[in-house]
Amino acid sequence: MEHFHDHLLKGCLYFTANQLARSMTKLAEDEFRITGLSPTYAFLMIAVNEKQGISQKELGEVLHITPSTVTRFIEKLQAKGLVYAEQKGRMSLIYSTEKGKELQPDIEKAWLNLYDRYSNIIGEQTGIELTEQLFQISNQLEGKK
Amino acid sequence: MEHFHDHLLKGCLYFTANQLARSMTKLAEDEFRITGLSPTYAFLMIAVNEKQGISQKELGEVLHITPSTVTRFIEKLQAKGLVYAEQKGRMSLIYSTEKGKELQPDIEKAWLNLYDRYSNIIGEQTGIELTEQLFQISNQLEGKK
DNA sequence: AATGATAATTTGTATGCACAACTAAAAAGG
DNA sequence: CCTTTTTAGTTGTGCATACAAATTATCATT
Repeated sequence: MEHFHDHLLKGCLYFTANQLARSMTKLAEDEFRITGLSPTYAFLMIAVNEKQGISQKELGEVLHITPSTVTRFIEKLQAKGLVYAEQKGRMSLIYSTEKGKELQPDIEKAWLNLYDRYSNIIGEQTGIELTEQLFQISNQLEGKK
Repeated sequence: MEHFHDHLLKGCLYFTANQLARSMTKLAEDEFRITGLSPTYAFLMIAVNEKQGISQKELGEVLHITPSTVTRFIEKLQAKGLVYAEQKGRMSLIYSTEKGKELQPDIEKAWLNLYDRYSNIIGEQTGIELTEQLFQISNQLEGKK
């Protein structure tokens, strides 16, 4: 027998979106463990490794996190000796250290492992399409085009 | 020009799933504000209102949150006078108070408003299908079925 | 009944974010 | 140039959640 709350939950995009995010986060944390970083930090490293001197604002835009979160993340990565900042006027430009650069292959490896892992479960094509769709939909929800 | 990190992010289900969850959470928090609760608490109330004396374990299963989180949520709802617990052996059975029951219509209203809001943006049919798909996929990812 | 295993909950602690208020720097307008 | 506005970043704080370890209660076996 199915209850009201089952309908309500299964039928609620807020709920299912969060559920998916939590399962994916678990997988991702698991795979990124080899890098010593949690996934979002790893993505941040990728962005910095690719664009030395990237501003925090840009980082926030790329990763879709708020400025304050960027500040906090950079602090931690700095403490781990993976990045450093150079003040340029009111901007803070972020560069990766040697140690940070050396991490890149591991990060890419972890990313691939994660990709394979969920692709194996849900099917690669499904994964690709879903990813694309979620990207678009969350942009729509945020009023971007 | 598109960078490596753009590909990587747009092409990563971990990333897009979290992004979607964050946008949806923002909408949901906004709509559920009228209830004085944040969305997950509101869902918890729904579950308790429907099944008086539900166990915490069951609540966790329904809402897909861990036991410790259930404990914490119940504490807060208790502090607000919306639920109370009765110890039955090693279980803690949860009931809603009068005040908790009175909240139900507001919660349902909020839920409907949320539904309408995202349906308007992404299309009702899209929303329904996506919700269903996310539900299935996160279950797959968690190895259920 | 005593003993060990299992199950439900709690507690301590930590993490990933967000928002609001603040500071400092730069740009714009007179 | 000086004042106002805008922009980039920081800080304080708070919330939703998780995990691991501890607790308590039941169950199963001897």
